[in-house]
Amino acid sequence: MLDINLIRQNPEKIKKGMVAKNVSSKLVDDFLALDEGWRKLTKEIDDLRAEQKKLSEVRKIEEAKKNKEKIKNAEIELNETEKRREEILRGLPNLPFDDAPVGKNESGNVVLREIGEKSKFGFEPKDYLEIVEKLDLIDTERAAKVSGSRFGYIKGQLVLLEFALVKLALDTAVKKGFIPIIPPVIIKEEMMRAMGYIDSHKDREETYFLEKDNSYLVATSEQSIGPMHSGEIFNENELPKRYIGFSTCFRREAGSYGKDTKGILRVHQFDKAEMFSFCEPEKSKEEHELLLSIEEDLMKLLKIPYRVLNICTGDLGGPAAKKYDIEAWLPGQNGGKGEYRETHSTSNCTDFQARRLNIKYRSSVRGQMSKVDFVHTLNGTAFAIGRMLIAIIENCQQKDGSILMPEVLRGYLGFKEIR
RNA sequence: GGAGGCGUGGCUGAGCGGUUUAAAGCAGCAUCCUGCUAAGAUGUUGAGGGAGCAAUCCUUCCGAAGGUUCGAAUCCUUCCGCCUCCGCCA
Repeated sequence: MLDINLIRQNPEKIKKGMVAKNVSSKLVDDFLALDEGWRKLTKEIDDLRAEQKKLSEVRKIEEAKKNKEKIKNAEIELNETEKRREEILRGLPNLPFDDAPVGKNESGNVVLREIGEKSKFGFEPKDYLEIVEKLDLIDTERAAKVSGSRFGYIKGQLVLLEFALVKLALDTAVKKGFIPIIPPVIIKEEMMRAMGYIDSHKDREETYFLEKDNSYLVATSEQSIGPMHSGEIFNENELPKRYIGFSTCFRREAGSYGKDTKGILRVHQFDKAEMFSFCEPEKSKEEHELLLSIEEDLMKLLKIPYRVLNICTGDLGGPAAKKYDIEAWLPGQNGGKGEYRETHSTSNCTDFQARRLNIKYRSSVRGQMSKVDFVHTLNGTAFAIGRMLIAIIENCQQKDGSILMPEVLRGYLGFKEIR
């Protein structure tokens, strides 16, 4: 949710941001008109209520009865206005930062750097699907029989690889002060809404909804970790509050028919280690860079080539002011020519989520009044397991069809190759 | 799933239809006192919205949303959360 005062004070700036995010600037005008009406009505009702109190104190019951009717009518009008005002406000996405490149869609994303040397295989690298089939590591056929398309059984040593990756992510983040956490994967509608993920019907179709419980399955643990501290006020010295969560993620992938239909690149269910930070507003840019640097460190530890993208305004999504994606190099894709595919993403959501979740912090400057303000929230992938498995399989494949495990994982694994 | 109980400020806790603009205590902060510390004294300490150049004023908030009433923390309805006992269960 955007800051109402900011919209009032600087509508042109907001409009510019909305347009960059592919949202009509007319909504801002609509909001301002409704807001003005709302303020008028609020004043009216405040005065009527003050009157009502006075009448009530001196037991002027008849007059109070009449006054009560006036209040009721005004309240009906206020509620109407408030509802429409809220609706528009909730629909407005977060403002992008100035250093998010302006662009309509993913073609506007900017490559910041490419890191790591793409392996020279000395043979034509295979698609991971071909490799896992020979080694019997993933079974999507039986998963389709049991669960439908876009599911998979992960088997054998690949399972151990998953847990090794999780352990590496946890250890790395814990060293930086992140608190490990396993969050609930079912969350209430209001929390999903507050995180900025179900504003439109389209969004709702992307998520699994449990009708009986009026709850959602999380698409990322961010949705469950963010609301943890809703309604709370942090002390300054508790920030930054950093979590590294591990959970299964559920996505309906309703809008991606026909895309990546084979294998486990795009599935309804996968596990993910996810970082989440609550921090002071002035420090969120720095925090964002920290999250990105941890993501990059993890990729470097595994020695997987990747590139970093600065996501453009049109591709940011609602809550983010700025977003970096990491795309891992997958040498077996594209018929052995290789391609980059997204494995990580980190967003600075500034106070957009905190505002709806009502998460604040108190800074106590000595001798001065303590200030209470919204925190900033950020999230970043540590490892999205399915896609990391793919990245490791394709980058570490050997001529004989075996997979040589990254050195950093061998201590966790107890073996050095899958064959 | 069955039965009962409970949600009040940073915390503890009174209030259960009208001086509650929420008592009291604790903790916090500021100042004073003191050689230092402790103790003590005094004052102060929430959030949202609106009006005003401002001092300030009005209003909302006692788990949430509705309702009853001239008047609700207090009564009613629904929901959410927590606790106790029973049942079931990894």
